[in-house]
Amino acid sequence: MDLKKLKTLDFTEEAEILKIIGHPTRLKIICGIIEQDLCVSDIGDCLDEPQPKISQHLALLRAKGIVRAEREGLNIKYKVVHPLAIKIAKILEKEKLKD
Amino acid sequence: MDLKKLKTLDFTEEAEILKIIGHPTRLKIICGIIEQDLCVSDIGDCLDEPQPKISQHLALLRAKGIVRAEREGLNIKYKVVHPLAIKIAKILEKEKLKD
DNA sequence: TCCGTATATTCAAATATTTTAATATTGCTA
DNA sequence: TAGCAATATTAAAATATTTGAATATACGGA
Repeated sequence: MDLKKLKTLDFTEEAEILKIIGHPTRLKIICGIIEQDLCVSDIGDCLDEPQPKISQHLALLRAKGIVRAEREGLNIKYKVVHPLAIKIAKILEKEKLKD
Repeated sequence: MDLKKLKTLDFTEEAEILKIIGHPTRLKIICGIIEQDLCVSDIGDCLDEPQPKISQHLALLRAKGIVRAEREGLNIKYKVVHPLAIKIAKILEKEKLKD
C-alpha cells in the first residue's frame, strides 16, 4: 500500500480490539469459547481465577462488542461475535494445536 | 478444543504481542511497513507525529521482536518480522483496501 | 574534523489498566 | 416467598502505559 493511501486510513478501532484481546486472561477466554459457548463458571474453572475477575473481563469484552451473552437457564453462556477477534482466535488455536 | 486441553495452554506471549500491536500509532506503523520497508522519517510523515514518539514506538516493537531495524545509508529502515504480527497486518490491510 | 541530518534515549507527569475485596443482583426451586 | 446458585457491579489501591519535552548519539559529506 502506498504512503498516500496509508495516510488516509485510520486504525483506531482495530487497535482497540487488539488491545482488549491482548490480555492473557481475556485471550484465553476468547480462544476457549471460539468453538463452544461456555458459561462463566466453566471459564473460571478453566482459568483458575476468581469469578468476579472473569465477569469483569467478560464485561469489558461485551462492552466492546467482542462477545455476546446469552442466558441459558441458570447459566449465562458467552460466544465470540467480533469478526476480527474470531479470525485471530482461530489463528491462535491452530498454532496451539500444532504442538 | 476441549476444556482440559485449553486448561494446559498458555497464551501469555501471544497476548503480549497483541497488546503491543493494539495501539493506533503502532498498528499503523506495522500496516505501513508490511509491504515495503520504511525509514523513521517516512513513518513520521505518514502519521503526523513527532519523530521521538515514532522512535519510542519503534523501540518497543523492536524490544518485543515485532520489527527489525536495518541501516541503509543515512536512514534506518524498519520491517515487520513477527509471524503473528505479519498475519494480522495482512488481514487488516485487506479489510481496509475493500472500502 | 566539523556540521547537518536522521534517529534514539531519558525521565517525569498524566492517564489508563489491573487486581482485590466486598457486595449486589438475578432467576430458579423448594 | 425464602434461600441458593450463578453472575455482575463497585470502588480503591497497585501497577503499567502513554505522552511530552529535552537531550543525546550516529553517520555521511564538506
